Amino acid sequence: MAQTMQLNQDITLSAIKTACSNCNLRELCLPLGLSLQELERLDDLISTRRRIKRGEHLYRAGQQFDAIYAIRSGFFKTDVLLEDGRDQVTGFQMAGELLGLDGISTEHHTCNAIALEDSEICSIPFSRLESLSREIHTLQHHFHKVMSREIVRDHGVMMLLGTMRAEERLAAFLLNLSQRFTARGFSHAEFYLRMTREEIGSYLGLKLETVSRAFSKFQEEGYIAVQQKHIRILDVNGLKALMNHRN
Amino acid sequence: MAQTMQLNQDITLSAIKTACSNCNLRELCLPLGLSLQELERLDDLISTRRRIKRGEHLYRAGQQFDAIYAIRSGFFKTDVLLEDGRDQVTGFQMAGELLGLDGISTEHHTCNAIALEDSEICSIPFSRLESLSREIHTLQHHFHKVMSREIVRDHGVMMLLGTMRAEERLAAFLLNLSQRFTARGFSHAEFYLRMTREEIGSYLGLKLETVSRAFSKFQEEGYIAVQQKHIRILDVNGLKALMNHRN
DNA sequence: GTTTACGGTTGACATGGATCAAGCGAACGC
DNA sequence: GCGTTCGCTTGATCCATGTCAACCGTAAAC
Repeated sequence: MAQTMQLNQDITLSAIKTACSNCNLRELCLPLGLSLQELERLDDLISTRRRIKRGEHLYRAGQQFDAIYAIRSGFFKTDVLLEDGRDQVTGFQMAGELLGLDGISTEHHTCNAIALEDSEICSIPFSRLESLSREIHTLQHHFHKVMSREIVRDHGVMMLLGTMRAEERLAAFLLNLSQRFTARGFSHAEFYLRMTREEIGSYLGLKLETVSRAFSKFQEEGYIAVQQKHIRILDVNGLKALMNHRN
Repeated sequence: MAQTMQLNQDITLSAIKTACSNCNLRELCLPLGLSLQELERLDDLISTRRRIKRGEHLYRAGQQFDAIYAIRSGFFKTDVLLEDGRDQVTGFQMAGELLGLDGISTEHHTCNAIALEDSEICSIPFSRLESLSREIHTLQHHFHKVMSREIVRDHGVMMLLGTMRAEERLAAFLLNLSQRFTARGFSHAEFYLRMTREEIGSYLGLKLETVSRAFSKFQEEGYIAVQQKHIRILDVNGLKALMNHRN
C-alpha cells in the first residue's frame, strides 16, 4: 500500500516535471508567449526527457537529425571538427537554450554537443514541432525568432574573433556569461565556469595560456577575482570599458 | 495601337519577371522543392522587386524589419558595427541567397546590407511568408533549412576565424566563392571579385595588406592568377591542400 | 588629355599572441 | 593518506600578422 502510493507520486511528479507548462524556464525557452491551451499542446510533443552525464555527448557530428533539444538543467558546449584534427568550440549553452538547430539544414548534425556538467534535456521531435507550429502562430514566430537570434549571436562571435584582441574577447565572454546567468536568476557577479581554459580559448580563438594570462591581468587590474573556475566580477564597468576602446 | 501593344508586352514581361515560377534561380532560392501550384501562391507574395545601385544600402542596422530579401541579381555584403567604430563584414551574398534573416529576432535589422554591384532584389514580406508557410509544409521546411544553413555557414566562418592562419583563410574563401559561382552556372575557375581587399580582410579577420600578400604568394606558387579583381584558379587541389594541413 | 583619387602591392619594422617549458595546486583514485 | 593526473599559471622566446610608409596602376573626374 505504502509502495503503491510512492509509485503514484513518482508518476505524478514525473508528469509535472516533463511538462513545459510547469517548467520554470518557459519564459526563456521555446514556450515563450504561448497561451495556456497552446502550452498544453506543446507538452504533448515533449515526451522524452533525458539525463546526460558530464562528458557525455548529446549528439555527434554526422548523426541523423530528428529532434532539437531544450536544456532543462546543466551546461553544454558545441564544437566542430576539421578533417586535420583541429576543432573549435562554437558555443556554450545553458538552461532554457536550444541545441541542434544546425542539424535542420542537412538532416544531420554538423557539430558535437557535449555536457560540461550533469544535465537534463527535453527532446523535441522536429517534424512534430513543424506540424504544431503550422497550427500555432505564436509558436511558429517564436521559433523563427530563436533561430534568428542564433544567427545574430554568431555574428557577434564573428565580430569578436575578427576584430577584438585577446583581453577584449575574454571581457566580452565574461560579460556575456554574467548576463545570461542574471537572466536565469543567478548572481551576475559571481559564478563557476563549467569549462576549462582550453575550451574558453578554443571558443575565443586563443590558446589556453593567453586566456590564463588575461585572467591574471584582469585580477591584477581589480576587474575580477579568479580562483580556478570561481569568478567574481568586481568591476563590470572596467570590463566594459576595456571592450569599447581601441587599444 | 503600336503603343498599346508595347504597353501590354511590358506588363507581361514585368509579370513574368517578378514571378518565382519563372525565375531561373528557383532551385537555389526560397521556392526550392515547391510544386507548381505552391509556386504560384508564393508568386502572389513577392510583389515588389527593387533595384539597388552599387554602394547603396538595402537596409541598415537598426531599421525596422518587415521583409526578407532574395537576391535576384547582383552581389551584396553585410556588415556589423561596434560602438567604437570597428566594423566587420559578416558575409557576401549572391543571386539566389536570402538577406535579412538576422532581423527576425528583434524585429530590427542588426547589420547593414550594401550592394557591391548594381543589383535587383525581391522583397518577401515576412508575416505573409509565415502565413504561407503555415499552409505549405514544403515551404515551411525549406525556410527552416535555409535558416539552419545560415547557422552552419556562420560556424564555418567561426572555425575559419578561430583556427586558421591567413593563407588558409584566403584559400577557404576563394574555394567557397568558386563553389558558389559554379552552383550558379558560372566558371568555377575564373571570376571577378566584387569586393575590395579591405572588405575581404574584414570578412577574414585580416588586414588588407595581409590579404594582398597572400594573393601574391598564391600567384607565386602557381595556385592562382590574380590581376586586380580578376581571379583565375589554376590549381584547386593546391589550394585545398593548403587548408588541410597544419602549417 | 591631364589630374586626382582610390585600390592594390611591397618593404621595413613592431608586437600580440603562440609556442615551449617548468612548476604548482586541487581533485580524484587507490 | 598518498600519489597521480589534470588543469592552471608563469616565464622566455619566436613568429605571423599588424602597422607604417612609399609607390604604382587604373579608373574616374575635370
